Amino acid sequence: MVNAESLTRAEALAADIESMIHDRELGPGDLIGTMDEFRDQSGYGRATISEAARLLNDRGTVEIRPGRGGGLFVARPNVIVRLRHTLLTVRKMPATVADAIAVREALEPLIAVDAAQHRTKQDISDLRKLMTALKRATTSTDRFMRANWALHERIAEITHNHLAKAVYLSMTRCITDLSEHADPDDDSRTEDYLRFRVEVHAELVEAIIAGDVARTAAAVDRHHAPAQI
Amino acid sequence: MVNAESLTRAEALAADIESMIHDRELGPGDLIGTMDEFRDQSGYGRATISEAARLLNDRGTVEIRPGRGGGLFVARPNVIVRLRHTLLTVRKMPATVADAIAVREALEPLIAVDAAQHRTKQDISDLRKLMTALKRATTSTDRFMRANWALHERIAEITHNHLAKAVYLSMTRCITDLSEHADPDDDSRTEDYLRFRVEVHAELVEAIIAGDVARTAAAVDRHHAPAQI
DNA sequence: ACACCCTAAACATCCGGGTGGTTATGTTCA
DNA sequence: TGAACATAACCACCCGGATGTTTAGGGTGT
Repeated sequence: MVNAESLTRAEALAADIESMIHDRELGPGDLIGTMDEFRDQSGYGRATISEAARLLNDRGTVEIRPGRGGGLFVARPNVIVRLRHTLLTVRKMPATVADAIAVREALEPLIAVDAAQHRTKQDISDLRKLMTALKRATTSTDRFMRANWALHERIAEITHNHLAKAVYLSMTRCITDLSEHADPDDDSRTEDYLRFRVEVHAELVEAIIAGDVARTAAAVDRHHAPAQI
Repeated sequence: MVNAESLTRAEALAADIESMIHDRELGPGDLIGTMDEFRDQSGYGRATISEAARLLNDRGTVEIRPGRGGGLFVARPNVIVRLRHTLLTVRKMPATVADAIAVREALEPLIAVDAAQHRTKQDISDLRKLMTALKRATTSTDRFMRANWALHERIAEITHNHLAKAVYLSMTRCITDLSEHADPDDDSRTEDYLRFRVEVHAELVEAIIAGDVARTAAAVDRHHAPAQI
């Protein structure tokens, strides 16, 4: 029982349970014990045991099953839960919008190519609608931006890579949320420029609809070359 | 007070507090109220209020400050916390290791190019050491893999994009954790193949050390072309 | 003025006692 | 036999009280 100082009882108990899993060489799906058992063994209160269980559940190491024969079981590993836990250790870092934009752009080819491979009839129909909306939105930078985000989000919805989708959508949400504050109408985006952006997106959407992977990749390249978004 | 059915009191209270923030048009850093105030207003117990506060804190919408003059404050948006929350909504999805590998590869160019731009003397020294270790590790697939992961993690340590680093490192951790189970010694990787991989990595590391962005990007391309890792 | 201590306000953690819901295992009756 | 019902073993959620810890602000002495 490791139990260092400056750890809450729940955290200590969680650590103990984790080492128990290791010591007893338990695999996914195996029963570790019931909460009442841990309560008797540790002498802690109900809430403390419950907190430890919650911690381990959040970490993705344990699965809690109610009902008779229930209890704490070793969870089968889940990539997303692990990612959540890992991000917890870096949440204090000062991430900027620029960082988010960089990550988003890095994921763009993956998202677009996946979309070209998996698009359904419904996807195609939706993309056409969003594309015509984008064409009509060249009157104002603000409208154009919103239509643009909507299009990109819809493209991201297509992919079967749920992990990539989650990260990508998080990035776009962050960027929109954080940049709507500082927006002193950058008038360098003329109507001509917006029309050019529309063409770039039109080609991207057509490539996705055609299901042409190489063409989609090329369109993404063109999409990124001149400016952001 | 929205308070739909099938919501716990803590969740309902959290929703109420969120709409309070919106209604009162509070900005980051503004005080929402103290837990005791919410306790008096809602009539709920301490644990319930505390749970609601924990929920909002996890979501990144609220910051909890102890001490006199403390209480619940509107948090300043943090990209990583948002990402955590978004991932919560997708945690049930059957994400696979393949998804994680795809995301990792998509981020690879960003990470490598950033490394080429920001590497310090210490970074260069470490990379050289890890590279010689990798050259010596061609005797066994297992040793090679570990040396390879160590090298890639060290490269990722260089970047100033904390967000990209966090996601990238999460991916590699997930991949290593999940693939160590199923590892029936793929002997298709001959020593010759490993030596080829070493060359690819050597070029990548040299490009980063040289600080040559174009060369680094090209090396990453070569790195991805033949197989994973 | 300035440094020091003291105190009140607020959260953090914990406890044990409830109530209710969920699930598997009987158990009974047609 | 088999389907409906009862029960026991679980967890989920809630409460209010108790005891720390942390923080800001005020007071006090040189």
